[in-house]
Amino acid sequence: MKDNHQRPSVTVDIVIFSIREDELQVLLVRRDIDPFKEKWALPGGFVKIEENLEEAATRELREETGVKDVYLEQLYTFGDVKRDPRERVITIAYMALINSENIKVEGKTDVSDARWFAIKKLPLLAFDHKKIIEYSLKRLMWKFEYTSVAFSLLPKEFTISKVQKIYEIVFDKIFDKRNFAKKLLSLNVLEEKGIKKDVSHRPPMLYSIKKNIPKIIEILKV
Amino acid sequence: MKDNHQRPSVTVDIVIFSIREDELQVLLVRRDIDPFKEKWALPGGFVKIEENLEEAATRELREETGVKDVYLEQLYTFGDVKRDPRERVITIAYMALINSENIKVEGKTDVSDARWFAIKKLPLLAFDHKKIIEYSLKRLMWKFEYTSVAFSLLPKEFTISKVQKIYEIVFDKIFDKRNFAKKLLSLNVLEEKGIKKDVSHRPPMLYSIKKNIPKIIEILKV
DNA sequence: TGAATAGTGTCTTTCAGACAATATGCC
DNA sequence: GGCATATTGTCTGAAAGACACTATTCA
Repeated sequence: MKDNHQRPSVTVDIVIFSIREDELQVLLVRRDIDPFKEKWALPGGFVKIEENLEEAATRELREETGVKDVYLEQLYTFGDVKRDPRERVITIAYMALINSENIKVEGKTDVSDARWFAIKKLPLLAFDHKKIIEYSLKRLMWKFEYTSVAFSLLPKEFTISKVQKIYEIVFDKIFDKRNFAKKLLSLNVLEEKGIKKDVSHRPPMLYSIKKNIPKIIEILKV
Repeated sequence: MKDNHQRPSVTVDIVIFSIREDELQVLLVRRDIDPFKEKWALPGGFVKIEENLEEAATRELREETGVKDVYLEQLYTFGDVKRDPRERVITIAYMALINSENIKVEGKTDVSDARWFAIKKLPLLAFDHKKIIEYSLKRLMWKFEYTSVAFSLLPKEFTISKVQKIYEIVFDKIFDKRNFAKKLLSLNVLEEKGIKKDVSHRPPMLYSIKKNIPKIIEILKV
């Protein structure tokens, strides 16, 4: 290999989704340096020379949210020459799905400020991060239709109506309760975990997802 | 941005698919330098510092095959620390689909040797290129199920049985002629282009694909 | 018993998939 | 007429989607 080529910088950026306040939200950090100082941006940073890409993404995720063991998926690599005004930066975008109940510390970040934003009310974003989030939302919906990633947004035990709720949030659409439950249960990926207590109405069945279910399960066609 | 980070090299590698001799084939080049000298590898090369990723992929594709205006899609980025024994190299893999009839010159390459290989009879491959090809085959099948990319492997005008043929090759499976035609025509993405001549049997209808058809059309569930 | 949510069944329509006979053009 | 491939329709079973009533717990 000839060594006379200029090397770009390489970063990872992570679109961290969670369901909070009955909305689909994304975690953003406020930049404290130029360019785009004071603007909001995706959490991310340089890939270290001795670090795999997924390790870099996992590290950034932990630094921002303190969570581990979350769903993490490589999305797409954005590398337009002018996407960073300073120098050539290629970024590998990842998507993470976390159940907000798992987040211990919200401000556990070295960046000045971190906040959750509803996907429908994003602030002005640095770089091409708007494009990255739009892309990741498409991917998220696709994944909701064809896989079981939705359960990554829920705690270990959940009710059917909680599952339906996050589908309705992600697709911004109401589903029929009977058809939804029929479809979900027919997939044979859930197991009963007993009745939920402490509710002032008919108590629902709790479910958890079985181990080792196939990746593609075609939950919902929308 | 601090400038004290080490930069990896970044390349693009392209999985170029075509249907040839009733097989799904991939174009490979033989390496004439170490490491993996004499081994076969995916066509690819460094991303230039002033070149977008897709431009780099397009350029490499043209250098190897002489074709332009082909289907090109970014697949996935492979960046394991040890995937290149010399130094850190992150590669952005692309998939290209070409209709072999369009290839003008096969040996139009600066690499010592380029050859088509059946996907089922691949030689020993350099780096992690076997993994990349396996990944791209999965993506290709996925795309065949849910989109109209299959037509990128065909000339402008084609018969229904040619379409069925490439589906059978890609999925390595025989489909029922009546059901296939029924499904394909019901999608309403084809237009008739007249009757093919010069065949010594009942002449088939030629079709072309309409402009501006939606990306997701769910051609075949396999 | 009223409020709140859980849980459940039927009917209709659509579509995938199994299956084979006839049509056309060339020799 | 024989050969080669093109073209086409029906039936069945499964699943999607429309639709509403009963059940359970607590206050």
